[in-house]
Amino acid sequence: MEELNELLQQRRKKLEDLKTSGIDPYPNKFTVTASSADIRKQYGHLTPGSEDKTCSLVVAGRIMTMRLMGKACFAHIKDAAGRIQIYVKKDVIGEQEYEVFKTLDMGDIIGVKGSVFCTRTGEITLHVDQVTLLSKALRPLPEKWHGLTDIETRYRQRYVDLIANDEVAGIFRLRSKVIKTMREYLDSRNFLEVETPMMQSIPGGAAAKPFCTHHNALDIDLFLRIAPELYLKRLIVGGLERVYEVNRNFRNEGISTRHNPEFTMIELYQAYADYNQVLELCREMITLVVKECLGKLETEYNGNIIQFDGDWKRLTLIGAIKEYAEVDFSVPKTLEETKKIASDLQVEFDPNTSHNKIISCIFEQCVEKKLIQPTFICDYPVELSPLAKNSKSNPEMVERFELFIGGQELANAYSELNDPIEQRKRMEQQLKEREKGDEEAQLMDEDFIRALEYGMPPTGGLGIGIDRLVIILTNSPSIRDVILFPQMRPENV
RNA sequence: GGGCCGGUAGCUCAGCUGGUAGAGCACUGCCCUUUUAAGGCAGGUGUCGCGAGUUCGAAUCUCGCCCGGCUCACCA
Repeated sequence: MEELNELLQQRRKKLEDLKTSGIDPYPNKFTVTASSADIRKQYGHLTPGSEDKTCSLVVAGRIMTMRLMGKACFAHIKDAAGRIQIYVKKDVIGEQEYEVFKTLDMGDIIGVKGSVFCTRTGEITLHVDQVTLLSKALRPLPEKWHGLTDIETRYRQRYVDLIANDEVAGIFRLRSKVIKTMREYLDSRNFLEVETPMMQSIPGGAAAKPFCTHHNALDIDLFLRIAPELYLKRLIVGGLERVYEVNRNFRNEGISTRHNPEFTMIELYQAYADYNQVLELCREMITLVVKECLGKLETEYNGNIIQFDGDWKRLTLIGAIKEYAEVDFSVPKTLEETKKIASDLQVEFDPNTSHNKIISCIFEQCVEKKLIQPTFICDYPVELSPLAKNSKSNPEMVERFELFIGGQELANAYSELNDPIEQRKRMEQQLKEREKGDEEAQLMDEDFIRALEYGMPPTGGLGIGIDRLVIILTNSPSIRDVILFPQMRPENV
């Protein structure tokens, strides 16, 4: 327990005084009949100076400001819907009640009953005839004018951030609406929402380092999932045909403005579809989300106006490199030539790596950040996509696309590999990569192969990074601004 | 993990060519019945992130550590 400073001691003293005078500072329940927004909306017609004495409404919220003027007081209280001004007069609520009211602090949560009037300056205000303390606050609120700006405190004590900075709740309401809209879209198209294991004995479905944990009763190591992909595809084998999961993924990697160790994706799989149909679904769903959440099809992100209407640009991986890095890989190159090109472009790469991986490095370092408007990049080398199906026209390539917006990868999709023998070969190849030192190469999952052996229909799959989509829609500088409790080093409280 | 920047009152910040800590808001007391960053008068704020060192003297200079931000690397 920390030593209490003067401000905290004062609040505790007030708490004791309230108890002594028979007032319960933490009552069990309170019946509210209106929200701040209800009142502002319902009585918005009142003209300055006029009052509707016939109504009697009950609102509850946190005291955010107080302007005490002797025998009367204006204050603002904040509820989930916003803020509303209240006006408390001694001769209306009674002398004793007013004495108690005067001792209340900013941050206390109160319930108030009264009628509605409009002040001289035109603000809809509740004319209070009864005040009930609902929760005594023992800590002072951040300053009313600057609010809470310290980034560390905002992330560590999100509750204070939400109290002090009104716009923060809006980001998380929007985030919720993004997911809700996606659910509605998919549900209406006969997708089934499912839940698959968070703890997996073989972490698969992505190239990433997992978190490890241990199950005591089974005495086995388990891994927090890096992706639900292999489980969702087992469900396609099982005949569910259209499934999706709003999924938390865990990756034991660096933390940055674009990376949190746990992050949210939506993954969906549609039987009898290929990546072209999934591309159309992806575009349609994101367009709907943007429209529902922003009310328009454009938004400013990081200094650029991003347009979501119309057709989205579609390039091949090689085509995009040609357009943005001005290197043409459509004519075959030797490994040495490729390395030379990468070096000339000042692209960093592992000197022992392959042709395709260097191409991928060139794309990531020279092209990705230039893809501001929604752009689909299609057709990736097999080597980089161990779970995707080969292109019929070019077996070296797979039917895969990634979506880029605002210079970031937002979605990844492919025609799912459903040939169990080919899948086994690919996983064996991944194991070799792993032996060569690639910690992120995928593992053999015998049960997944067995599932494919029962027969998986041709299937298109898609994953969309929810956090990144919300970053773009809210023009947030960091992923931590769109995750309520981003990962931080523990503090000593 | 590397580089750069930061941590001073509850909050937002100033003080940093070394001389023993300040403002606004918040808080306490008094006045004030349509204010809205309400106003007026009076008052107390503190391990200056932590620990060493240099010095007569350190918030200030040096070193180490902790926490955070940005950025690079890894990645979605």
